[in-house]
Amino acid sequence: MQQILAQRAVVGKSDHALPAMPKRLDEVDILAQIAKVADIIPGQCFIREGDPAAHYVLVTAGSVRVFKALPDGRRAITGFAGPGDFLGLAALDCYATTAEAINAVQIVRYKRLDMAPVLAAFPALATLLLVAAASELVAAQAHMMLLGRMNAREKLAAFLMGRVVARNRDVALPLARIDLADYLGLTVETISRAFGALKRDGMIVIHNAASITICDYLALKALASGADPRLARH
Amino acid sequence: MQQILAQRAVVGKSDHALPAMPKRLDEVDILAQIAKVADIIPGQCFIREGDPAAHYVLVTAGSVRVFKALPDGRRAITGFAGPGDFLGLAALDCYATTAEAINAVQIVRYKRLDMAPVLAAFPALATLLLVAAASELVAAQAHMMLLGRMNAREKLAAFLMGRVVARNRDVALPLARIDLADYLGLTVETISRAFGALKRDGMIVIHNAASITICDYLALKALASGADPRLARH
DNA sequence: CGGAATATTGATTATCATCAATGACGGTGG
DNA sequence: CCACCGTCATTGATGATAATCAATATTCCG
Repeated sequence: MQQILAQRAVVGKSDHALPAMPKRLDEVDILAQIAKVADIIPGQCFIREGDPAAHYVLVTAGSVRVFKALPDGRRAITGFAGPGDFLGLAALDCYATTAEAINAVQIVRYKRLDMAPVLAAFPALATLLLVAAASELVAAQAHMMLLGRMNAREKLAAFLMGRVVARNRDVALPLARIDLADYLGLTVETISRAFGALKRDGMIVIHNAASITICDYLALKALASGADPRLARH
Repeated sequence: MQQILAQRAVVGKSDHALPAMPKRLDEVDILAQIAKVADIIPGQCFIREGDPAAHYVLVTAGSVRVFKALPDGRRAITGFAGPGDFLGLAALDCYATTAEAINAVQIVRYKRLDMAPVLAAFPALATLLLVAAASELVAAQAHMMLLGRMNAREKLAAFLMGRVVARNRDVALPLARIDLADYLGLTVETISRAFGALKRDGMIVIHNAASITICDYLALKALASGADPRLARH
């Protein structure tokens, strides 16, 4: 479904130079009309907390970090986004978060104001957005549990488990420690020490800062699921 | 809009005994058909984390606490709901949270499976659900910042500011300390001490466990918005 | 009034943050 | 190609905050 939207967006882009004289609007045309593709360079921020929420944004390439910041600089990363993820769902009048490109990113913007007729003409789109929002909510709630009730080791274990793809025990960590810290509500030093602890306990092997391997999958899973905080002690 | 839905639900209930032989379905009939009203007694849990997500639930009366729990009993309250709030949005296959009545609660259940034709027939409903989900997401993200990056005093100040209604500086706290603790990611003892600290600093007056008055609104607001963690110190 | 549940206060400990220093990595230029 | 420098990650020492354990006080209800 995301692919369809992205496709439309591309169509929209190539149509961009055509005369703005629509014959008859079907879903494709509507979507194309309100879509605009953009390339974002690494580090650039393309959604800003507090700005009027003018667009929905679909990420089509690259990785994005989504965060909130306090006036004194403290930062909380609320999530990461990649190809197929929607941004701007968490917005009423204004965006509630900032979105920043981690690497080279491509996005498609859909004007929010113009969405109403599209939702009417293309009901499946409403369901799609609703499912996307529901997914984000589920993730957010799991993350609240993590932030509020788990200790450093459990947080890291949960994060690592969440990054396991298909029984493969090699886990890639394509993000800086500071991002991981702001995501887990810790400091980089505590992240380092938690990695060290998991290593000492034989749960993981650390190849380098960006790559580890899970040794004791079950123990890590137990830790991550919060079986008992005492299991998480030194 | 919530009122409309609730109304339909009531209609649905009174139609419940009628022959299941629809002449022609308009929005009202559709909504009525899939709605079911229920009364929930205090303490009862009416949505259970992990159960198949069969319904959307609209709260029409009373207060609800929404939470996740870990196997060892740790609990994180992700939010509270009252009249007009939707529950069950944060669900894909299964509910991600448990919902429990704090006091006498009335709800209306809408079968999820039957929603697709309704969304098609009644596009405004899709927008309504999307806005509800967006609101929850915004709240969830603010809460992640609170849980991950604020200290006890700031958390409490933020909570109190969030409960201020219309310039009235008397704040009601119709919830137990344990619920407040599980909501803010603290213990009841720390909650007590944070209340004491705000009181000592002349920001609030504590009448009893369920009612306080804000004295220094600006200072409390500064604290709540995270101007500087050093302001939050002893 | 009495007893249970809830809230506060106190003493101590555990965890994580902070400050500081060292070590590893990556890119650049000689 | 390798030395150099800046950034990032790790490790160590210390301190602050919140958790835990324990005792007392208060509130809520029957």
